[in-house]
Amino acid sequence: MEQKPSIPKGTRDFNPEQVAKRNYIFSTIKTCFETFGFQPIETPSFENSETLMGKYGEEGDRLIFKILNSGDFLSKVNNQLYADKNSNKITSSISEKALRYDLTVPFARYVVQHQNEIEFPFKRYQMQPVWRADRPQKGRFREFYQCDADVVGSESLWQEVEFVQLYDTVFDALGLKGTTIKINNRKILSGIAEVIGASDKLIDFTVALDKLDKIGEEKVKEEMLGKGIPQNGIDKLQPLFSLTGGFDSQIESLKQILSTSKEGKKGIEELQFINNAIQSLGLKTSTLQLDVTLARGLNYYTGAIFEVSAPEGVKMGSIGGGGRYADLTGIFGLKNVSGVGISFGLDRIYLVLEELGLFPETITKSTEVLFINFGDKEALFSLKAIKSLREAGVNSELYPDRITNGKHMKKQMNYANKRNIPFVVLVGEEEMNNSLYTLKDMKSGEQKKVSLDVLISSVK
RNA sequence: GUGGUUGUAGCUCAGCUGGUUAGAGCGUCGGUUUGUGGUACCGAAAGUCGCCGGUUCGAACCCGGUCUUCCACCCCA
Repeated sequence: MEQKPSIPKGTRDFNPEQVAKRNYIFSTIKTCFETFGFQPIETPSFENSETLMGKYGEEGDRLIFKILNSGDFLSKVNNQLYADKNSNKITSSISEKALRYDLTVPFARYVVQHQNEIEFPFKRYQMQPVWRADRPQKGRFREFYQCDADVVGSESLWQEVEFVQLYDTVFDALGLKGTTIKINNRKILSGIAEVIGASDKLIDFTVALDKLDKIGEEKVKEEMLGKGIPQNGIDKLQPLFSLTGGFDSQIESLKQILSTSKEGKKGIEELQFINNAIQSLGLKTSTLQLDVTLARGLNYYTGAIFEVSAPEGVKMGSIGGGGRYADLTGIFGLKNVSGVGISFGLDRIYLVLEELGLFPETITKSTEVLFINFGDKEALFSLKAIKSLREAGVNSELYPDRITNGKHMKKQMNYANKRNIPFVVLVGEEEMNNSLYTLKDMKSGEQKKVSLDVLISSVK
């Protein structure tokens, strides 16, 4: 029975051109990572569930792809749980593995597990797919690649400074100008929550604040009130809503708001340190912007928080994110190892580069010379020439099927044409007898009979 | 998880209020051109109308379900 093939929701096939373009992004990022001193590691596509569960908040747990146990998985399920039909509780007994949700948590696991082999501070990068059981939409897939660079084992703020530079370097190398690197600090958010008497509602508070540019001041206040944040606290936020201007003037306003919060003041100090360094070092094409409403990845970040948005005019969610996590390895039993890292969203960067027409033309080139196949004798003769061409570093191939009854020449020429192969070589009986090759330039249509040496030098 | 949206030939899409053999362009294949591609002309093949069920004398069209696409919310790369 024939059935129409399909792939799961939120996944994609990539054709040769798309793969070439993706590889271009991969290799650009990889080169930048390595110039900054990062080394690659890889981790499995799936982890033990307990490694991942509970690290990304309640929402995150829901979006983790769980892998069903093999064998008779129902036999282990507690009868009571089964009768209750409680999906959450049953999940842990029928699924012990899950697809990785990001690269940061598996990395933390890796660090703890290999702590004795690692030389700290450890700078690693990782470019692998991650999976989320999300509903697809623009720039959002269920399988996508992240490119992460992290440093663990150092509390130095110079790392944050370097990561800002790394973002700038990568986007510059990709020709993507005008990205905004937004920065905030978890300590500032905690400080504000403390000042307004909502320390226990930090997450509700930041989630609401994060929506400021989307739903506006009034709606944000409504949401905060609805979450049980006291009115007099919200009133204290007033200077926050009117926070405008450059980095320095925003810092001044924050100093006023956070004058009574020790943690908040620490956050301000850190931001200032990073900003001062960046101002002094300069950025190529990106802009560093303080955004107090930035509240992403709250689950394990403790210091700086980064998010990168595409150049103005491109409608796309963030194309990168990251931050400082003081104790991510602590949950796996290794205390006092601070980490900081950033991530690039490959698939979204692809969409942005495509939309702005920033992919270089040269990256899709494949075969340079195609030999027409006139028959077995000619093919063997051609393959000798092809061998020399390949040794000279020229991508060459022989058309596999031979011309029969003098037909199919057209088909072979057409093949070269469709694949944008710039040169075609014809070797028939006449050429073989004279050890010559008819070289045709597909662009100009011109052709000439040449020796092997001339052939190689003409196409090189 | 919530709300909306989409699905007809390989691709992009027509198909009027349900009514014979479901169309076009592009592409594919063949020919004009048995050692020459891109252009032109001629011709051909190709569709379980996403899937399952229902209403009807009759369904691509109406109804229900399901999968898929895209979008917004939630959240996030």
